[in-house]
Amino acid sequence: MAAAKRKVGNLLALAVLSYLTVGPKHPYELSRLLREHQDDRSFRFNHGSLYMVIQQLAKAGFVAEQATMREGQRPERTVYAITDAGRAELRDWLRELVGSPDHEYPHFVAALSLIAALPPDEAVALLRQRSLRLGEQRAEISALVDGAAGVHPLFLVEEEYRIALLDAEIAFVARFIGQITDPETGWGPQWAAFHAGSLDKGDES
Amino acid sequence: MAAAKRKVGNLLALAVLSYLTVGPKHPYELSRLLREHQDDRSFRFNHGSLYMVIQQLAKAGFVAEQATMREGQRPERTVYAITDAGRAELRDWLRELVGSPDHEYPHFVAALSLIAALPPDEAVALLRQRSLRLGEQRAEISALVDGAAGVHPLFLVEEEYRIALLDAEIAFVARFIGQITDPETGWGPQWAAFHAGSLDKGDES
DNA sequence: GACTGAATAGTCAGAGTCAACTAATCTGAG
DNA sequence: CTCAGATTAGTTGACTCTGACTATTCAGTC
Repeated sequence: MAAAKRKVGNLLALAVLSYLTVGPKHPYELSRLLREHQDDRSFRFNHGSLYMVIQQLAKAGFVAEQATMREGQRPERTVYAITDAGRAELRDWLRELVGSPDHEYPHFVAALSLIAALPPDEAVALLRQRSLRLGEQRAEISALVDGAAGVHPLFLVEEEYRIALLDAEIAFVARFIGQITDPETGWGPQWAAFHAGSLDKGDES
Repeated sequence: MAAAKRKVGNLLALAVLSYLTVGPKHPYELSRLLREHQDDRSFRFNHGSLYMVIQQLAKAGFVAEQATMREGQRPERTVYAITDAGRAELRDWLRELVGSPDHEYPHFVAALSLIAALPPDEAVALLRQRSLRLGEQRAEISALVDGAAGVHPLFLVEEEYRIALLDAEIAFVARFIGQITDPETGWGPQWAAFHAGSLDKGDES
């Protein structure tokens, strides 16, 4: 529907286009910038795919090879500049990403959909462990945000978002543990029954 | 660290193993079950990769070819059964997924990290649009959950989780819009300035 | 002035993913 | 009876991704 397929699908390409709006760069410089600004927290980044993505962008006409210079006896450094089509793609893509949430597949959703395959007491133990880890992640991000005094909060908004999601997940996990263990309305016994019997989702009696 | 690399990485394999604990099945039956139970909401599923994943599982020794039968003149249907190694893998993988959250890359995180590249008023318009869409998604899931009366809530827990995340995101977006537009502490003007000037993340004065 | 480790710069094979295609069989309308 | 369309069942090929590998240069140090 809304999401026409992009010529270059990898989100890393979006980051590349964004850095190139500032000025032409060669691949390694992009790599360094991405690492320095810790964009690897937001974009799936590995050195290899960067070159791939730049090639794809070039083929699609979103960036253009500007010059091939050689400094000392180092390998050639090809400098790329963003094109008008590239600027258009950047804006359009960003608009789509911000304006239209799309269905994603977090690992925990998959895990939850099959969690009945574990015995209930083990599930509870693991959920408690998850909760601790989530708390640690939250603390790490907080530290990171606090450590970046002087940076305008606009440039940390993605970390605030992560924190919001983490808080929601922590709360959810706590509620879920409650539902399993609460002796009043507890699911524990029924769960154990499911577990002993068939693992079918019970759409027939 | 904790996450030793799985022989079969695709989460679809986890769903397959789970269905095979109930009994041996042939690929197409798995495909039908996955669709019927709407597991395509939790697992990235397309017909083609299913056959791939089953081959990988067979190579890794997690499932074994049980029989190759032929009914009428239809193509062969190879029936697969889970092995002991497969059952172990299923439990171990599930434990890891539940107990250890891992760093993921939601599209919106990427979008937020670059959102300063849009003019602030456009960003606000898009965020409002997102908020509406998120509300629609939430309503859809609610309807789906309500429509599934009779199914034990344990089997809908992944949808409850989605709702929790959606609510958190809706709240976050509202706060963010507030920060941009609030004339008291509003970021709007500064944003516009950033936008006019360099798009550098401002790590130096 | 030669050695070591880190940084620079890029390539590549293997594995994985996805959409499109083939091809048979079943179902029901006319 | 026969034809269209849905369903069943699986294959293929183009594209993408990732981790590992190569090779040069620079900074420090003994």
